[in-house]
Amino acid sequence: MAYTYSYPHPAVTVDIAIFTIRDDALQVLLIKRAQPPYRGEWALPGGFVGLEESLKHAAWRELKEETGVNAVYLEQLFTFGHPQRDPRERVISVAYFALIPSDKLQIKAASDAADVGWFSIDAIPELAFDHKKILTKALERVAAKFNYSTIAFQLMPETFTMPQLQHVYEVMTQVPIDKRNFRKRMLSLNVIEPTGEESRAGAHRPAKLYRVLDRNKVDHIK
Amino acid sequence: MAYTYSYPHPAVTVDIAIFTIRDDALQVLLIKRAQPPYRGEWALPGGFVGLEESLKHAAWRELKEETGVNAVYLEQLFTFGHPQRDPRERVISVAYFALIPSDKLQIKAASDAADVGWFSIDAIPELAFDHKKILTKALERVAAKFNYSTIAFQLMPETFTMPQLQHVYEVMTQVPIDKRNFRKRMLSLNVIEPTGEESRAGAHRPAKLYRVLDRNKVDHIK
DNA sequence: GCAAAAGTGTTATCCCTACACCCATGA
DNA sequence: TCATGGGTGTAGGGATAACACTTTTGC
Repeated sequence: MAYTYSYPHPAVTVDIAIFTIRDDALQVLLIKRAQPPYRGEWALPGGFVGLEESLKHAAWRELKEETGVNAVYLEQLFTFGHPQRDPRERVISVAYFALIPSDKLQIKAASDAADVGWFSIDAIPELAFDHKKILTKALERVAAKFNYSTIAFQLMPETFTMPQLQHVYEVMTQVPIDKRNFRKRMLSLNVIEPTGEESRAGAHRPAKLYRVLDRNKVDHIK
Repeated sequence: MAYTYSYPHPAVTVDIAIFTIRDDALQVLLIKRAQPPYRGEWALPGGFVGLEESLKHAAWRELKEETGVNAVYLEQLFTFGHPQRDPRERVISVAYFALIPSDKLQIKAASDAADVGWFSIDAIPELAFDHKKILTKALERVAAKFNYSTIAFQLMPETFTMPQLQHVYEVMTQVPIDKRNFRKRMLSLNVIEPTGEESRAGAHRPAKLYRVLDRNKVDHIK
């Protein structure tokens, strides 16, 4: 089977930086490449775009293949097209990033741990292709969005405590926050409500649990 | 001459929304298509990405072909890849936008006015392909950036007055601004300086001229 | 009872907004 | 001299930032 064109065509892929919070750290899903090029090296999950599917559909498909998850936040990041970014042929990659709540993680990523794994963003190995650049840009974008949107809640589980939420903010933006001011700021957004439950988690006062009002909405604030 | 691949490849184009301020209005450059599909309709300038050139290079090339300009602000906008966005074959378009200072406009766009033209953004004709969507997204991005960056100065000529600058802001963001507050805000950015010259332009007090300190720098503010 | 983390209010500061009159020019 | 648009300062309000002690639990 061969496909012929009257002028040269590049290949087009999607690559996805999939983030979650695990063990109090921001982590990204990486895959160990089974085929050359860069065989044995870690890379962002991705693959070729089908001729009949949209870019977002391709991204969803890859995301689901790797994580089993579907209802998560997915956003187009940037398109990388340096002529030599893939040694095989000209490959243009449309990069996406996804945010997955910690409690939606499926076993998939853990099951065959040899070739799929979560990596804390301050312990990223060498990456294949230009995936380091993609990851860096994704982190920049997400961190920036924390400051002017309610994107952070896309990383939170069904119920969560205020200190947990604050921790996510601090991990992502790398700046410590005053907990009283943080609490006021979050509550004034009107996107979360207390569940009435509490989380008892050790030798200290229990924390009140909150829940997101509308999981599918990401507001632009200010 | 034919190019053969073992699996199907899409075509990849760049399309550019080129903005400038002309006649006190925000305008975009459009091209009347000489070939089908959409022959005779207006479209954003664009073209196929060469196999050996980067995406940005392709955008620069198209930009220069149409405007003769090279030193302007150019930013990747979004990649559009709906499977049916082009009736010929699968075409994925990496969209860019460019901002050109009004005094850098070359004669090119005016010379053969039949097939190239500047259109005020509130008088855009029907556009070919999904170019309306691209243009809308470009306008959203630029307007948003006006509020958190110094991107506005990319539209200003070598020297300009404060009322001119304010007008650009008002045209772009669609909100009237108090001129005293505006002046303070602009000066506090520390990116412009008075030239010492004045602009005499009618039966009224002359306006002081300003110049951008570093034309190539676009700051992220706040 | 003690260590550990959660919860809670008030004050000061800064930034943004609102607002009105005089000035320089060309006709 | 008059019409036109350019230039200038201050005061109030709202949002943000700084800051310390009490509460609840498990061991």
